[in-house]
Amino acid sequence: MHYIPVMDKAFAHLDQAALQSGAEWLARAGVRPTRQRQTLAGLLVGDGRDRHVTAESLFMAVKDSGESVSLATVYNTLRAFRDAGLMNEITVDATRSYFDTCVEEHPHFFWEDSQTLTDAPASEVAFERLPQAPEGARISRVDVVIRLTREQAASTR
Amino acid sequence: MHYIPVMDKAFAHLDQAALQSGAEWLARAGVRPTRQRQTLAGLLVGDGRDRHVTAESLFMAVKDSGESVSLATVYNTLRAFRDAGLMNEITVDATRSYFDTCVEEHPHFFWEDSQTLTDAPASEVAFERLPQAPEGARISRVDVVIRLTREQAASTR
DNA sequence: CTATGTGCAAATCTTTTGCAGGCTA
DNA sequence: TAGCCTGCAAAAGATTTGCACATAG
Repeated sequence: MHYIPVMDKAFAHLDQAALQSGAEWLARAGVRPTRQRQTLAGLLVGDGRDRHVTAESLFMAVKDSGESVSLATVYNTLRAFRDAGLMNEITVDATRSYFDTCVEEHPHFFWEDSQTLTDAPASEVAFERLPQAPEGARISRVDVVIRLTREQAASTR
Repeated sequence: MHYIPVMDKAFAHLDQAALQSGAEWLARAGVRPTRQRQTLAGLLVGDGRDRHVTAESLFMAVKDSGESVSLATVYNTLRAFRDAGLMNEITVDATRSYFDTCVEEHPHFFWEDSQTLTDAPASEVAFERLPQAPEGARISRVDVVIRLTREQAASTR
């Protein structure tokens, strides 16, 4: 069995305001605003907060909101948003990709017990030094994932 | 189509010496030395060098060496080695896990063009600061992946 | 009107698993 | 011998794709 993690429990309500800010988000990136994309955008940035989702978690949020977008479209759309620079893709687990609406380079906490991803305060991470990019290459990004284990599970296991 | 990356081109030759050092590697971790595990261990650490593999790349190396280990067993064995502390698992791409025979915490370069993973010099990475683990949690590991883009592809694309 | 986007179902790929038989300690 | 391993084939998941239809600009 495979547990689907709840990424960010409180998704934006899909009201007018949410759709509006979602639409602006799309417009800013020059992404064509279809009904599906506006729905997804509204859920993702409707309340101005950044959000971490997997295709599956976003798909479920769509259903909860009463809207309808196919799973394949959710996948395609997340890729489109990533390609448009609207989202970041983070991989922590070989079987799932996480997408973050915050596109600035910043570290993440990965909670091993719940398999969820949250932001780590960017200001708290600083490199004293980083290696030079090897000859002929250039650093495109530095991913930092801080894996967390819950202390003292104290339960049956 | 899906290109299978060649991880570390020169695998150890599976000679007596390689099998020997592989066997010691297993013994040190208290892992039962079956024929398959010795074959894999010999390929992984037979020449004393650390190595990055995916299940698929290691499976092919086994075939090249003339030995035979099933793919399912390669997967199981990599997990067993990881659980025994003999290897590290690194995930960079949502569709593949990389295993590293070097178990010390150290940064990696991920070459986006060839989808390969190499070590970054650990001495070249240092954190000036890291966030405190949130209340009730403890940092189990910090993964640093430095993504590299080849400069000036200057080719047909 | 035309290029893009969407939905569906099917295809791909990677990884895991159930089970019967094998092998180490 | 007993328990852990293996191989095989099949299952399980995640993601992508082909194609016919819909729709934004």
